[in-house]
Amino acid sequence: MSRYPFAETEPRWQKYWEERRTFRAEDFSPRPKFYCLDFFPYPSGSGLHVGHLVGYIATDMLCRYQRMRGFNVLHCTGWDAFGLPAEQYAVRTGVHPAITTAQNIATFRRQMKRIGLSYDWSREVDTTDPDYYRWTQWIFLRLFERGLAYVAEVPVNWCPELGTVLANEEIVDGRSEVGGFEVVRKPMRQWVLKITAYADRLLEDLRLVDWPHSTLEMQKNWIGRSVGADVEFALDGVNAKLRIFTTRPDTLFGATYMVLAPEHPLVDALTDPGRRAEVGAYREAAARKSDLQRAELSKEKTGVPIGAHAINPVNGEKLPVWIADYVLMSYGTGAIMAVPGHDPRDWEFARAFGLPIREVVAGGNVEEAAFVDDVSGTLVNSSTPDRSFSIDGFTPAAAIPKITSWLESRGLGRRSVHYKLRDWLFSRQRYWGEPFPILWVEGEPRAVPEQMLPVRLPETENFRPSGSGESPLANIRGWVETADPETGRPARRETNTMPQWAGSCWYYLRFLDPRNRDTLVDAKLEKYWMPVDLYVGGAEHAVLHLLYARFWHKVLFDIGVVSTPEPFLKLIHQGTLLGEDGQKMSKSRGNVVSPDEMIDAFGADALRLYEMFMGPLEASKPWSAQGVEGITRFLDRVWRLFVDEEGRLRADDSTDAPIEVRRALHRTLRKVTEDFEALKFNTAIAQMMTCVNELQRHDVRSRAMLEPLVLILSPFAPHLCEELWNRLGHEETVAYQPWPAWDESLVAQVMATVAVQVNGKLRSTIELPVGADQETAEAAALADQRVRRHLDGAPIRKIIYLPDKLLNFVVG
RNA sequence: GCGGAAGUGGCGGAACUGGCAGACGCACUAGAUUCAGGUUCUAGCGCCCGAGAGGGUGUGGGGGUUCAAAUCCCCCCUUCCGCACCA
Repeated sequence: MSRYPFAETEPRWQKYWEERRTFRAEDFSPRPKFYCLDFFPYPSGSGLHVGHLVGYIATDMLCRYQRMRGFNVLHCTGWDAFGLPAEQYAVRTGVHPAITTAQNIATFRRQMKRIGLSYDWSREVDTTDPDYYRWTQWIFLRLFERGLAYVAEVPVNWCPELGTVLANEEIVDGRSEVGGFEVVRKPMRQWVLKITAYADRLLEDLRLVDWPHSTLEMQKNWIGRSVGADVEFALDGVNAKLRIFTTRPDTLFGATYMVLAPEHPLVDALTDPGRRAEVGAYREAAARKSDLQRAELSKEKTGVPIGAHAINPVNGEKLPVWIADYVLMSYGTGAIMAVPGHDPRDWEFARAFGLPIREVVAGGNVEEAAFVDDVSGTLVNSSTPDRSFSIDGFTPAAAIPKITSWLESRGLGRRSVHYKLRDWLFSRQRYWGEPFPILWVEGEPRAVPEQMLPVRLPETENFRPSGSGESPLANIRGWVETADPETGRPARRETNTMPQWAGSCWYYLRFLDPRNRDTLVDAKLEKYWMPVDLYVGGAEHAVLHLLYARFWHKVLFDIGVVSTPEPFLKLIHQGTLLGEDGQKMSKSRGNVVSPDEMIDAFGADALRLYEMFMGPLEASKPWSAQGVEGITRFLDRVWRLFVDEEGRLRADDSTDAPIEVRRALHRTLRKVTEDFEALKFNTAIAQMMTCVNELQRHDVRSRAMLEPLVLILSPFAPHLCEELWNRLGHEETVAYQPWPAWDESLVAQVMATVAVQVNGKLRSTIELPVGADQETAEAAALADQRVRRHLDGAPIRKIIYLPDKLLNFVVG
């Protein structure tokens, strides 16, 4: 039996596409544009595994389909190539990260070409290329100019033993992954980007995008906007005010104590001398705990009173002030009023330390649990002592604006909005990243003039940490020490580098105009191609990459570089591929499947088809080597429809075929088209299998039947279909052939199978002409022995008839 | 704990807007082809009873709505992902 000779055909067609530049995107084509983007690949040392390919194959199929539908498709890729692994490798082996990176990129590119991805390779970009990072630096300068990049002392993970700062992922159980040394929090001078200035817009504009529900929710939670009130509490005997944030100002009358974060700046001034030792010990213990430990130990509330008292502005009550690590310095104002009756955390704390619990919202039982329902409750015990103000009787929802404006009118507080989102720590103490275009002159940061960009990463042999916590760049004195180009005064270069997120924040723009030396992207090209119509990648980047990229995009929008408020219109996350054992693919489990071994054994088309046939794109699903074999059987069957045992073309020029076959083909044309629009590749493939089975059963050789099949299969199995298309006598690539239309009259059913039920149970099916009326259907059904037996002479109470679908007798 | 997604044969999965559950494929069984293995072709394949015809039962569990529920509603269980006391 002849089989599809993939080992010979596939490289041949790949070469053809490369030589003819088949997949070049055409700038300013009058055809409608379609910009389809994959998440930016990080070229790791281990190469691609089959799981990485799911998204790439899906977008490739869609792009091939769109080209046939007449779209001008932009589909390209590049390399997010800065990052830690190459640097760690350099430290171990002395091999320059640029060399490792170039090798990894070569592997990735080769593997991608081997599966027949239809990228426009002329647009390939690499974040480590100075011609690329020059524009990353350029964007940073725009942020710097606008006050969106600033310097702050931020604690980092400092490992004294290794003499370096560690990323979170380099720390295991509070110790360095390498060597297992102690890691401590140490404040260092860092660049921070003011993403919080865009919090509202990042939240609001989520309305403009078509993204998975879960991702939208994650972004909303990450931004974490909450509305409430800032309230000022006077302090007993101290000339200072304590500002707290609450989302429930309606419960102000229920406050029974106050809590500050242990790091709160007022703690020192407020602590009673007699309590100093205890307070100091608690603060020190809290400082020693990492964020993680603080969260883990959260089961049991801890805290100490500091001996000070605050005055409740609504009733003049004196409330004891505590410090406790369940209050975070980084959120709100770092201080709260505790209302144990109506907040579960305060309730637990009050119970643990015997503090009073007061009910101010009736409707629950505050002795048993905090009552938090802000819809059904009614305010009680909430009047000022002089009765001049009261919110008693209101629901919390109604009381909140009332008390907030009362506080505002008396200068005691005001409506306020706080976010969980924090500013973005943007510097790394590493070599293999973009240098900051910043000079330090007399202690002040100054922008490197634009015409001096890029600030190149200097050559070095020594990638070891400087030992001071600064990046290895600090060791390169000839680079660090320079002069201010404006004044000639001595200057020191910034030695931090940018994080890996930087280059991936804007790569989708560079693809539009990758070789432009004058600007990041030509405005006309940007207007033509943007926004990205479909963005596909893993859910692991649902928050950070997508939020950071949106932030940069909005800044670029504000300065007129881009014309759309959002970069990515539609987003899809492909599911993860698990190993054959159902576990996540990983080297250590030894269940990683490499595309190279699959292509060697089954061919690229089989791999592509199988990855899409496994199940819905978004679902995670386990790999099956036997499944790939099943797909090769299908491709071989297709091959044999066209080519006989001797390798000769079987197809003839006849146009007729049995009506069942014509129907099957046209139903398939419709189904595959519809499934493409919905990105349901698995069911599209199933339908093509059904169609091929039908063609084979009738031994169809008609060109009129076979050619449309080649066309619709070509996005899935492009090598096989190019080969068949060519053998059918066509000179040109199949890639731009018009997508075949289906004939509506052949898709329409003539006869319908109607299910006949008695009391909702299926008893028989009858074949009726489409649109048969109820009388006809009943007569046919009643003529059926199997139906009659179940009716058994019982009175028919009701008959439900759905034409062409179902007839249900309700009896008894 | 909160937020999200999901639970269908031995396995991956299919099922429009509530209307024949299990398309398509894998695995398996039987038969044909082949010297044989592989390939290919034909048929069968949820579970239970039955020689068969046929009957019963069945979409994580329990209730409900309906002529009719994988699909809608309520309660519960499990798995995966994200977040981690956000006042």
